[in-house]
Amino acid sequence: MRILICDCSVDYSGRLTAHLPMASRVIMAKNDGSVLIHSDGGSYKPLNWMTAPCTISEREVEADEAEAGITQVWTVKHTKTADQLVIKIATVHDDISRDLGIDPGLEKDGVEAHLQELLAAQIEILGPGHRLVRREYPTAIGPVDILARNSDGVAIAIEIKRRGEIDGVEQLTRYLELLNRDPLLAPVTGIFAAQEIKPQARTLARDRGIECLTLDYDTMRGLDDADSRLF
Amino acid sequence: MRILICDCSVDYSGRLTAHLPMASRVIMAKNDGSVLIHSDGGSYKPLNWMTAPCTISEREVEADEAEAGITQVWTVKHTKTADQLVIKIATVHDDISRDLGIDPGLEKDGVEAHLQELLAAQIEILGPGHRLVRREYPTAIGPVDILARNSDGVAIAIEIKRRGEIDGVEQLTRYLELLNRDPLLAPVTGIFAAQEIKPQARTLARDRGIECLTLDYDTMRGLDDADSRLF
DNA sequence: GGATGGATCTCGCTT
DNA sequence: AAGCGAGGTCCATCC
Repeated sequence: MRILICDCSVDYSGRLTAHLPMASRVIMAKNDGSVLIHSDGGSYKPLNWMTAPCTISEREVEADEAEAGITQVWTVKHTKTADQLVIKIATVHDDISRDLGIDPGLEKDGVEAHLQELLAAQIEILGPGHRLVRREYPTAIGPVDILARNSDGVAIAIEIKRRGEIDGVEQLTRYLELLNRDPLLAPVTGIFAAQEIKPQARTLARDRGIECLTLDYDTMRGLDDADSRLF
Repeated sequence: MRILICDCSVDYSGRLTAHLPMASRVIMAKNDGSVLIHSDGGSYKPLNWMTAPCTISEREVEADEAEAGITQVWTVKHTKTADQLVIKIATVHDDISRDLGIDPGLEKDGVEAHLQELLAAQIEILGPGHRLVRREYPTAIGPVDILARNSDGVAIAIEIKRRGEIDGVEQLTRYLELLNRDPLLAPVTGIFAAQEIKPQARTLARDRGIECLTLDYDTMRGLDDADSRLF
């Protein structure tokens, strides 16, 4: 890892072209070759960057560039595409290099995949007698998160989201349309399940006869732990 | 802007929970309060972060933490949500602060809008006798990218994407439904045009009687250049 | 390796 | 303020 705080201008060309005029910025060059250019605001997205694998080379400063105060010119080229970053550096305020080693990585908990696991394992949340047919039930336009049947044997397609918005209802509607063409399944009803369901999504779901279910992640995880403890 | 290179562990809780075990990392604290934690690999996305507006506070190091070598504990709290980041810092390798000022910003020049211009100019790509009615043809739910008529005078609504996915087909479907209510236009057929069309989107389009058209950006640009050169 | 859909998405525009 | 569309999206997962 090398970090430069410096005045620089940047030109990117590749999928689009973009230009950053000369200003004070942070250049972060990672061990894998990737380069990030950050300003003192904005979110985690850099102003400009190059993803690995790529190579950094330095070329001679031309006469007119030197006159403009430029002391270094870096060219960062992506190894596989034509993407390219040209960084022209004037004053360097700081320049530090340090080996950080390999990161042990991020441990996540509470994303959509986890909700799906939990609901599949606790399918009776939907009511007594419900049973799981399968997770990721395939259709021509992609898998439905969960297919289940209620105590009367009626098929239920469940779409799970962390945050339930209108797109999710549209998605479930498409699945239901397709699944209902299958005489072995029809009639299929739908359940839209999420930790939080936006009012618009709820309205659209109701309009289409789709039931909404709010999932309490902490409770579900608690039940799961309790189940585990029984064995 | 303050940059720390240090050994630290991080815990995020908010929309999900995530944990980073103790390791060497870069902590970037921006002027707007946002905090980024980077490792020496990966892409431009930090391992963990907090977006502005947020506040950073430091609390006392507890006895057991001190024993584990921790020298500072930062709590970064989002101002509007319950999102929170706890950073426990052990050894500090570098600690630099510098005011970068406000960035003049990025100047972009995209490819996406260009596709619409090119197709409008080369509408006969659709077949001989096709003519443009107009780009950005207005409807109650937003403008259709292109409205054209074929050699028989039949109206054609065209939705253009750089990458054609299922959402785009949905969008075009909504436009077609509305346009077909207009007796001066109906029947309106649809064309889904993109540089690349995903199989699922293609399937859904076919199912709805929408034609798919793959656009070759380089060829179209070449034709455009050739056209320009004629004048 | 390609395809697919989530994301603490971010970002910008429109209503 | 909220919704919608796009992104140099990135990214894991599944086939």
